[in-house]
Amino acid sequence: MGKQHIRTVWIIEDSRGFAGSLAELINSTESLSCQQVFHSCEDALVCIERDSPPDIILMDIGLPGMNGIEGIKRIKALVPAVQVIMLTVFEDNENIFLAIRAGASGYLHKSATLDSIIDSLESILVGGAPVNPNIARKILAMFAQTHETKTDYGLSSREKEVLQHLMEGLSKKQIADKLFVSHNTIDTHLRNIYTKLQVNSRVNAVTKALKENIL
Amino acid sequence: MGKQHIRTVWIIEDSRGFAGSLAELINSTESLSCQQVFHSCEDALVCIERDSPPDIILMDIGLPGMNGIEGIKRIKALVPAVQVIMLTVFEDNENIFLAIRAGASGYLHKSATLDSIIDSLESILVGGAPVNPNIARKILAMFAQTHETKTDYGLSSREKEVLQHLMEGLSKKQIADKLFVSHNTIDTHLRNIYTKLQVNSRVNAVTKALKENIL
DNA sequence: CCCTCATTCCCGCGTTCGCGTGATTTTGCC
DNA sequence: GGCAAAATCACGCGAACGCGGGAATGAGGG
Repeated sequence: MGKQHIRTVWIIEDSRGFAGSLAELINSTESLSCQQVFHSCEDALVCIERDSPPDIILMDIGLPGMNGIEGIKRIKALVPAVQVIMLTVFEDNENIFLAIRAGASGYLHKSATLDSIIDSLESILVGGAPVNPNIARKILAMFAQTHETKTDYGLSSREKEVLQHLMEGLSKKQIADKLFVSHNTIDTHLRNIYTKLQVNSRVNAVTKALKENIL
Repeated sequence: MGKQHIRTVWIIEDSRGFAGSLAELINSTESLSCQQVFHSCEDALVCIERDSPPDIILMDIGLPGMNGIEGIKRIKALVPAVQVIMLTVFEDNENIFLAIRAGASGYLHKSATLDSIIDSLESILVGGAPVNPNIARKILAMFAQTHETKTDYGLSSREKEVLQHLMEGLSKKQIADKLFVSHNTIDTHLRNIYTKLQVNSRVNAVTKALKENIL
């Protein structure tokens, strides 16, 4: 078998002891190489433009100076291909949420064993997203919540169709033309929709439809 | 040490061989007990009302008859406390999405080793959500997408305020009264908002604001 | 000092909307 | 075959809206 391509890893972590042992372990792994350890995002950002960027970055969220969330945004803006794994002691929804939106590919708790962190690095190289189960639970909960249960207001299929076009911003006349009916018909549908959704304006109907995911 | 409380597991899986070896392994695990194996959701739903429900259900998505997505909805409706882990060969976004929204607490691929499934069962009991890394990747991507980067359209603070009230469904006059200005002023603000958001109607402005999370 | 930008206000025209009230046809179901 | 629900169409009124103009004010920066 030919030797595998060696993947490069950077660590951004202010605890020198933790960063050091992590780097050591990575370098003792055949397919991985940790060439750089930074103790702040600012340092890493300087290097990432000058040197060739790594494949993976392990980053702490609670860093002095620029925090990890802001750091990941900047790094991803410069090098979108880099995979960033967040290492954190925080498990609050806000941080998880922000990190994911900023483009994190993984989210591990600092209590993770060094071995499991190595596993995560390998997992990310094959298209996975290593996520601590407790954190995954929160992500699932957030996901289920933001796309929460759509209440059924008993809209007929035709009414849903009208509502759909309403959300696209079409006027009564435009909807009428699309559905090959008269504008009076659309008017009636609209009023029935208003009644069923218990609203009294176009905007209210649309906001309700969007927020409660009525399609 | 006192003996740990034994957690009960049900399996809903049409492949009898797979279900059997899984059940065997679960029963050979000290803290777990698999008492029931079903080959369809319908069967399980009958039992869940009659017998005492389990702590965890391992469920296939691709079942004959009622599929797993519908199954999880019904089960959660009857027994919200039960934790459901999806076992699937599907990795498409639609199924993942639906399962999460239906209340799944975990999402594993069928290629997972039996041992790792046991690990997952234990993980779920301590508040985790075992998710296959590849699937986790898709979830993260979906999450990042649905809550995508809010573009800044350069709205002034006053305009944001007007937009906010717009989303509440207030009329120009009503907004004017709330902000102690004339309706003409609101009119101007609206037109400026339309220009900045590149829309030409109330509804379009509101949908854009909601979808892109402008607050 | 001037220029820009945000904010405020005003007028008018034509269109659309919300809503009340009516009717007819089509569809599905018992 | 009959009945209820859904879908279709119609008229009219008053209000709100989109959009085109124009203009005054004040705060902040080059």
